[in-house]
Amino acid sequence: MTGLPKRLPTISQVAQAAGVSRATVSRTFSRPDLLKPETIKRVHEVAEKIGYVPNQVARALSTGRAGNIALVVPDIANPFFPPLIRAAQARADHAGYAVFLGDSDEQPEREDMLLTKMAAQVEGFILASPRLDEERVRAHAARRPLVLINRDIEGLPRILMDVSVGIAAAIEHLASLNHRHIAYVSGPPASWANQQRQQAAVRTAEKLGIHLTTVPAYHPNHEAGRKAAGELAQLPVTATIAFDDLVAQGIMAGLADLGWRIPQEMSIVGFDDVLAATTYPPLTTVAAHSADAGTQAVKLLTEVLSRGQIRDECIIIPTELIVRATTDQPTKRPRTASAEPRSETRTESSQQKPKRTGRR
Amino acid sequence: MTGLPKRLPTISQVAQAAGVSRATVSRTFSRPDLLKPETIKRVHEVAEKIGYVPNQVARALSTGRAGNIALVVPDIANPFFPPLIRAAQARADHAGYAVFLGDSDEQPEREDMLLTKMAAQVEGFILASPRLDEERVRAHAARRPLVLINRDIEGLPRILMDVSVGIAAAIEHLASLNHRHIAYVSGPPASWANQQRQQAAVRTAEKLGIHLTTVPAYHPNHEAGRKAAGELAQLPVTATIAFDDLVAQGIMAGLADLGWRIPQEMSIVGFDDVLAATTYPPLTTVAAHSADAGTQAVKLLTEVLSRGQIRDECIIIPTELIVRATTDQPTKRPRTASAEPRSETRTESSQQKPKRTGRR
DNA sequence: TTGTATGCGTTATCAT
DNA sequence: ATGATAACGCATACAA
Repeated sequence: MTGLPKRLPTISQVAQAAGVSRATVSRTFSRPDLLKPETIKRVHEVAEKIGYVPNQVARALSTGRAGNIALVVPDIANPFFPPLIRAAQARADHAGYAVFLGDSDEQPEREDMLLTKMAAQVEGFILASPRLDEERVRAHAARRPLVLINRDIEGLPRILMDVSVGIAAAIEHLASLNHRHIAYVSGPPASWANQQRQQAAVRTAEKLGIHLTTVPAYHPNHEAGRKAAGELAQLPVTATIAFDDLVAQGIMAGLADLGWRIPQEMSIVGFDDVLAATTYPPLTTVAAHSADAGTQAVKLLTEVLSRGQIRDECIIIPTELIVRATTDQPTKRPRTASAEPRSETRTESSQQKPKRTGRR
Repeated sequence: MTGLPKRLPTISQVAQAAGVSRATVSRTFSRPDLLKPETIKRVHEVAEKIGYVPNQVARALSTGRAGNIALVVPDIANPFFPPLIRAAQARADHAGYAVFLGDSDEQPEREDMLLTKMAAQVEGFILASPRLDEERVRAHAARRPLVLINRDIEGLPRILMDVSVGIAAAIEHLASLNHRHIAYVSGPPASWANQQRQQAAVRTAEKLGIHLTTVPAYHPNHEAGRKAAGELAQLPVTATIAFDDLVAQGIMAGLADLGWRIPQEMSIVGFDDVLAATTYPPLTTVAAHSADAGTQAVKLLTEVLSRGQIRDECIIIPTELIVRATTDQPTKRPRTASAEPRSETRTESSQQKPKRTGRR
């Protein structure tokens, strides 16, 4: 039971103890090139002894530069984000910035609150998959330079995934396996990313003459996928494209609970490629390279920060289909309801060797 | 191509536009109870129009209270942490604090740097599984109230996992299945958590007369586990306890690559219970309830902050064994090297029904 | 109920 | 090479 650390040691205390002016102490930590080596040494010694470190808050107030950038994500526990965050941190570090991370818990209000509170403490924002309406995003962008990830708002610098290529490849892949009835299990309806993926799916399906049904999952996680599985089982579809890997994994678990075999009775395609090594069977999915998105976002933001100019720039990150083991030819007569007896005339599906396109 | 947002609107601009003093504007946002409702309304309108929000930096400098707490973790991408982080955020929110998250990338120096830089911007620290040496942790604790998770330093408030109970249960479970030779695949040697788990394993094994071998994995991730699998395969052991679920999963993948079947040829126990639903077969593991740790840490810190007193408090979070499908009786003659022919006299292991102790 | 004046810890501008 | 001093934007004690 001891008292609280009272107050942080200040520049004045160091100055006094070292017998120099406050300006000299300040210079020791910000512009040592202006000082005599022995002075620097003395100040450092005293500072060390007292436990002084430059106060970032005061520094920020004085200079207007906080040395931080904000990164706001909707859900840290979604495995799409950690690689993105790590990559962003690494790149920010490299540019001398610290990253303040905020988790909005998928709530627009929390996102708004976080950005408001952070405005003065950071020099710029990176908003990953923001749930906020466009107007408010623009309001925040008016305060600080802002880079978007996974959201397309004209006039703002943004990092987008080229969803259509990956989704098209996925549906073509399924079509080539003879699937004609496919379901898309959607993510949050308000999510821009979901709208993109859904649209791309609808468009490609139309072009290929494939029947596409949409099933809502609302929340992009395992549990929502699991619930969607029940609905899927009632549908006359032989393949499912999920909003993301988590939903896909949930669907696999849900169908497994119902006794379905994957891919024999249902082919599954995920999105993001964040669970590759961890599902069973290994998941066929569209890789989105989230780490690249993090790197590019920070790069773009720091450029804006140092150049003092905002370009209406849009960086597109390609997506690619990675075929693993959850997609194969459908059985002849798809089960339409769990009560229906199994088809006796199931084709021996030619075992497709899991092959990977792309890297690592 | 547009210019940068110049400067954040200040209290003075609002005051002028609203025809009141700066103090009145300040009170509008901090102590509205002192003001006439119509004044508040007018100021709010003007502030809204101008885009003014209170500057947290100036506020912090003036009051000494930043309204933030720091949470530093060694690796966001390790699934042990996201639940902890989310829980911490929720609880902090509840107490009116924002959380600044830092990822130290397992590097003590980065940890040190982050804490130093954040010192003035936060009112307290939460250090999860810190890699920093005790002396430097104490130095930071001298600046700001600090709560530790997964590290036992006397005199500092800390949240610990009662590792021994869970590990003991795991080894007893294996012993009851007739395992006599067990391996412990360790995590980072410098990690306090690893030392705890290893010690607990050694102690329990001794008590039960079981032979325990330690295999190093160095880094707590899938890849390290995968590498360790090669070494494990050379050892005359029938069961393995891994530092955490990630390492366990890596081991499973590595052994699968060598053609081993789990649990028949090797029983595996993980730690943390963060991959439960995602491994195949489902992983027997020791649940550590990381979210609880996050909640408790913030609770403890906010108590310290409001009470102004540091108690040398230590909160113990229980761990429990969750038996799933990666543990079973060993085959009679364990494979000692991959080249050795398979035993023909393998007992038909009585299929153990996966059963769960504990919740959810 | 509102205004005035001062300080928070630092950097930056002038001096010396 | 170093010192003195005025901002930076806000909260607050004190006055009115």
